[in-house]
Amino acid sequence: MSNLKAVAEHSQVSIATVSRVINNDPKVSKETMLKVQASIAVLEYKPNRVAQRLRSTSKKTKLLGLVIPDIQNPFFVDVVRGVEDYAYQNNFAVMIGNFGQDEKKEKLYLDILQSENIDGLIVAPIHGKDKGVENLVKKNIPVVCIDRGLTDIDVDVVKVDNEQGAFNAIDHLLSLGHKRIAFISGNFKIPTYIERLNGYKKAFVKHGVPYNENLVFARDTDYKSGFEIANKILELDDRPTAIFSGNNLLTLGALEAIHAKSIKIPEEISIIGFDDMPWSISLNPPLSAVRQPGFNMGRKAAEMLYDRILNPNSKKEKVILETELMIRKSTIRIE
Amino acid sequence: MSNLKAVAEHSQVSIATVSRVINNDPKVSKETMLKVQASIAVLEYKPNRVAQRLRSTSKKTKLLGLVIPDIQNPFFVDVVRGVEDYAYQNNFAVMIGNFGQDEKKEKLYLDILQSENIDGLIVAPIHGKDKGVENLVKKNIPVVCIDRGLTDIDVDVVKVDNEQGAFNAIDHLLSLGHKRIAFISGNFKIPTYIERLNGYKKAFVKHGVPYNENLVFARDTDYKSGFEIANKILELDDRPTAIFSGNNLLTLGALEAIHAKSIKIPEEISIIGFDDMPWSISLNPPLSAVRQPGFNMGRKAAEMLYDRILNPNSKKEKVILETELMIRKSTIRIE
DNA sequence: CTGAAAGCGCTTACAG
DNA sequence: CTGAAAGCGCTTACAG
Repeated sequence: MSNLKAVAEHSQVSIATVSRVINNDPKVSKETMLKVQASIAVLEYKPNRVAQRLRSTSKKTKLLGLVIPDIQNPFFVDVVRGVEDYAYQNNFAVMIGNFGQDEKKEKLYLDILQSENIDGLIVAPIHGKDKGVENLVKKNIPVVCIDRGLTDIDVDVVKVDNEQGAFNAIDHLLSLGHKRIAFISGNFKIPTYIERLNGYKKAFVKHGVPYNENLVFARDTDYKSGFEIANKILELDDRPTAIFSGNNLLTLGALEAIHAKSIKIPEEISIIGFDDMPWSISLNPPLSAVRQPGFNMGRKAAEMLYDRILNPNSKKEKVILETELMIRKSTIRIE
Repeated sequence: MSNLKAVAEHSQVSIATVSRVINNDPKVSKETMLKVQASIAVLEYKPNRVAQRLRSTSKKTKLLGLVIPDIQNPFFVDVVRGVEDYAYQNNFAVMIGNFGQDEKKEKLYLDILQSENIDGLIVAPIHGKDKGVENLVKKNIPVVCIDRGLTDIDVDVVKVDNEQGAFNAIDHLLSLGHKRIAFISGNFKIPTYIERLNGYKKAFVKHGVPYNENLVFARDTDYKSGFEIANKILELDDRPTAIFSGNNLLTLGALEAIHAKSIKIPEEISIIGFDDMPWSISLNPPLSAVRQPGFNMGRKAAEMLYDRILNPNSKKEKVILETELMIRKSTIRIE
């Protein structure tokens, strides 16, 4: 790889001048600029981003960190795509860490990204009291949280109206006559699931149906958890007539459990999921779901991070996006 | 962030010594080492990876590039997880670029990653004659190709036996009595799809059924393409009795098209996909598919890349993994 | 076993 | 408008 020095020699100027050309310093004379640009083209020179990052104090924002809980979840894939879309348009690079619900792994990625001198971080904290993320915020590293915020500290966050989304789903089910509605939730340490639980409860209040906490099951947020909890639910003496599953993977796991027992959806049990998927229509049966705008969430987070980098001291922002209830064929009226 | 200098002052040694401690240089005396380690702990010192990368000549392999065609495809998500799994265990960071089938975007990511001084690259080239990737190989940057190789140049590659996988799928269909079997393929510039086409043809030869090239449709590798091609197929005068779809996303798109027309699978049309998905059993109906070991492919590629970094001149390796035919409910015998 | 010094490839005051 | 020089945070011969 050619470097500044090679370009400088080729165009007979100092490396300082070449650097200025690269950085579009208006003080460089037109003539010099053209000469240097020609050399850059000839030598196929590309600035070394590592050296730039090490040296630069001005926020040129060349590298973003993105830390997510589970890349197997299509929702987070959408978020990644949204972040990446913005990054691509603005010539950032993105370094991704997927911690798979593992707190130690999250910590490691947070450390690595700091050591990589990222200009800012987009993260879905493993839980509401995530010390690792808190520390970054305290160190004044630009951070935007997605999907969930931090409970003890003020931070930029972009998420969805989880309470309303869950409310809509349960309201739909209760309107259809369901009363025993199981909730397969993720861990309640994650604020998202607390909010979804609140929406769940609120719907029961609205319909005057007593809320039964024995029907709320919270564990991990993965496929396996959905499968196993659904199995437990299906074996309950007084089997619920409907299931509300807390995320994509839980839904898919629950579906597998239901199908494995040859229980008919929606005739024998209704199910509605939080998170829609592009292929929901091709599931058996087409799945009713609460859709979250994952791509937009990612894009918005990247924008906010950019603002935060530019204005480190402006007021923190909370952006709440809307969900949309997609009614398909997995829920049915009962008597 | 504290730096070498701070640690050196704190423990009353030179920065060279601190550096040696960090790098486990055996020449450092036990006593000094302990003293320095204590300071590192007190100051919570973490080496700056950017400076290390800029300076270091020895291959400490701290940063891998990973460039994939489509992160929406669950197969590539598995690959990412595999790579990441190995990277995590070995304390690498991974910088991911998702080029979404866009050649310009792929080029940009390749440039960025080079500018980031990656120690090596794992990539699924956009097509067999990918000049960008070829250039990296020629520059002697360690590269491992996944899913598909390069046609004009010798390079490490780990992929699946595509021909055999496709053969197995079509052989299954032909054995079931199907003769008109449409193939929804990705672009034939991608070697993978050429190989799958070969397997497709071979099965016809084995069964003595004439191969009909009008039933082979190749375009993009995304959901939309699968949807649109399937629509075209379903409107054919002499409609095929079976569809073989070339990847996950094409399958999902085709399923949506079939369901939108309320055509019954498998009674009215059979379908089998290349690539399995964790939730295949929950599709309508449970999908028959050719399973590829995406996670293992990613892990193996990371391992091979590591070897390549250590031994830049050893012989290039081709690793061919096996596929597995998963027969579920989307294919049926016909007469 | 340890330190002083050079240097990786840049950027940026400072001087002219 | 341009150049010489310092320095970002490290590593690594070289010398002792």
